Amino acid sequence: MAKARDPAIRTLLIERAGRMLRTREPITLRSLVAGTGVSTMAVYTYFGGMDGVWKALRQEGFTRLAARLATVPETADPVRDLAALGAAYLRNALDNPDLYRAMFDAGFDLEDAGAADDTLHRLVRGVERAAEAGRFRRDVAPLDLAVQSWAAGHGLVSLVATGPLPREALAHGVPLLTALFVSAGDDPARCRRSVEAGWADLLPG
Amino acid sequence: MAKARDPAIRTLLIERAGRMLRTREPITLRSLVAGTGVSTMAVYTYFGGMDGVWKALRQEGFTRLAARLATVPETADPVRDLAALGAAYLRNALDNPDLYRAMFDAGFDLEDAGAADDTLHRLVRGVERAAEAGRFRRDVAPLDLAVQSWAAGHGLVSLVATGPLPREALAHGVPLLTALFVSAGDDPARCRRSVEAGWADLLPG
DNA sequence: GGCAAAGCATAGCAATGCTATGTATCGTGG
DNA sequence: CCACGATACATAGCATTGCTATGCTTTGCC
Repeated sequence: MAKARDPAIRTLLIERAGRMLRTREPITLRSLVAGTGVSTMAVYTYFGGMDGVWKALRQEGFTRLAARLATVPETADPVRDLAALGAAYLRNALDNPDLYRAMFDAGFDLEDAGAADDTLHRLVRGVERAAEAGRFRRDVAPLDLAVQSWAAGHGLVSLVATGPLPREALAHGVPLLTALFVSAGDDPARCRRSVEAGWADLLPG
Repeated sequence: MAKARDPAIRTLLIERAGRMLRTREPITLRSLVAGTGVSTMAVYTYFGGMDGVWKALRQEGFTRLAARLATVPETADPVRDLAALGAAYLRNALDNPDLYRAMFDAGFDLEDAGAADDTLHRLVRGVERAAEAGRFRRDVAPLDLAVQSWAAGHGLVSLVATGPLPREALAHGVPLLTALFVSAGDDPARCRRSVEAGWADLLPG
């Protein structure tokens, strides 16, 4: 009953936009379609305008973040894994700084909330694992501790990636997370070792 | 030897830009000077372009933040004062959300670092006061704890102001700061009371 | 008092996102 | 099988953006 739209065009434009974001080329309506053979109208057909492109980029960013967090293994030390989740979060933000800015700084849409929830859920699961392993007190609400860890990590990486703090300031993440996990009941010395282990591969770079 | 420029025009434009930012009107070259009688060229004479206007707005934001932090009194409970500094920081960000975004999300210039340093310095002083009062261990570096508190507060208010967290999530600031200050050596129960006292007037609103 | 340097006003430029209009193309109902 | 209608697509154009070029005006020093 009508001309069908080609899904390949949509993914092509999203991937191209992601590449341009990484290359720090300005993403404009015309520069996005330049050289691809598709016309400017395709952006309106498939995304409804440039806002739709940015929204798609945000979802792409959350997908990539979720994939990154999924690579964090579950070891015998759940607090270490929790710290590793935080480290993966920071590394993802530092590897895709402009995408990270697009995700949080630009207009955060309500439709993005679902994708952000996935991120949070992984943290909640990590806290629950640590609680089940007896590392945290029984009365700590996993969601609360997860939100607090998220806020701490997000603030740190924001101040480093697009703010005034130098990259070495990332090291503050260790005492930050340690303080949080200790406040949840973990043994201070043991917690410190766990967090440092989870952050081991982030700090040198 | 030349026509002198009128400083009043500069402050007029800055104040007008600040008003437009609060009113959420888009700040464009032409909308900024519309109705003021000054021509578009004045923006280039006094700011060198729109980038200069945004830079001036950032400095204005830091000035306002510093003024806000200066209103926090120094009581007999330095940990309470420290928490009150954090509360004032958050309240300032929530009262001027767009200005706050302009300060951190947009291109943070190296010239803004000085203004940001002032903010940090106030935190450092607060930590030093608490340390001198014996609330913190001797071996805590005031700068480190200040940076960590800053990151936690910044992350929390960012996720609330322009992110996915609801406003009630601000309450997480209390356990966050408490965890940090306890990790610095403060007594847990006493610290909790101090932080809650410092945040008292932030949480209801 | 005249001259040079700077402020200022107007007009115009390229680039932006978006829309209007016409054409091509596909899926479906008869 | 084919014609119709809906939708994708292409081109051109619009208003707006930041910025610059070009004169004109004003101001202050020799």
